[in-house]
Amino acid sequence: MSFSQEIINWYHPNKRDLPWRHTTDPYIIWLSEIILQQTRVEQGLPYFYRFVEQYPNIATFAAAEEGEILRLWQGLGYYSRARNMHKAAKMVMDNHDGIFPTTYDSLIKLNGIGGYTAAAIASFSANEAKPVLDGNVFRVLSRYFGIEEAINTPKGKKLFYELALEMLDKEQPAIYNQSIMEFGALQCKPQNPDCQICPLRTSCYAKQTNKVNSLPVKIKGRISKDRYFYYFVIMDEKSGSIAIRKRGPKDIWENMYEFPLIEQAAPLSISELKNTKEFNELFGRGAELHIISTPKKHILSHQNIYATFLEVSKISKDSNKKGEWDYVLLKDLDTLAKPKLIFAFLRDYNLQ
DNA sequence: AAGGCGGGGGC
DNA sequence: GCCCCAGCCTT
Repeated sequence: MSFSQEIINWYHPNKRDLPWRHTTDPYIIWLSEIILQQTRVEQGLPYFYRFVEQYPNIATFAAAEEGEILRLWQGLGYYSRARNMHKAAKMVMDNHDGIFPTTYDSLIKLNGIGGYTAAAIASFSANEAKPVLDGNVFRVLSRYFGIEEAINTPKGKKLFYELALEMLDKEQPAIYNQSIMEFGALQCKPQNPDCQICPLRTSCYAKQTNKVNSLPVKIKGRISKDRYFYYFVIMDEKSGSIAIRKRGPKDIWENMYEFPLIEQAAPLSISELKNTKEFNELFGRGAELHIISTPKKHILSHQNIYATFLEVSKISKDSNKKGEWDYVLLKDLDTLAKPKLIFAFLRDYNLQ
């Protein structure tokens, strides 16, 4: 039996019952695919339900505010996905009369939809014969066929795409694409796959040559950078407000909310912090500082953030001349999209 | 071609 | 600590 037929035969009795597999609505499939980019099914599932509930169709999604979408995305990470979805939704309303496209060539023009997602939506919603190429497919193909070319180089991607296209079952692309991804997720797992029960074990190159643990080949990632964030919690007791700022572009957490901060490339003591030019410009010489929490390490895939939260009081009257922050009512804080580091702090210290 | 972008989970 | 996860965008 062919590789493709084996994969499909494995799928039917082993597949998970996932909600986006019960529809061919390209909008719903789009929601699920964007949510699942670089995200495990278990992590994305609750978000999928919330988004379908809140925005049952493309029109409601496009009509929402970006901040509201970001707030619903809060905690899921890679927030450019949420911002790009909003742009894509508006493009569907403006350029496609509100009808979500189902062809690969139309889909790939939308913000946040690349080669994988366009192939996924086109095949799942309209059975277009385009192969999906995600982490699962790279792994399955490299192991089964013994491809030692690195998967994260342009040369490797081209090679794997050609193989993926060759293996695609053109008569049933939707089922085949689902099958190979599910096979990668459940059977041909990254670590400790149970090859003893694999239906492809006798013809798998990696299994037969004992290379399961060395395939696929991937060029190593970069080292993480350390960043030191000193967050200032500034309460206005009279109004029940707290100081908040919105993060800008070209850095993490774009358009999300946090406290006013001073960032350093190396750790500082509290007295050193008070003597920085930045502190003086923000709050004036007379301001007082009290530590709320010792440095908390927040790990992202490419940087380590050491965040210290400090209470500031007795700030000078003419502080915030540059408009570094705004005051928001504590009761309204929940409606703003905040990174995990911030909303976890608010929760832990009962400020929300 | 390479770097940037979250957060969680497995080992 | 390192790797991976239904990747995409920018430079």
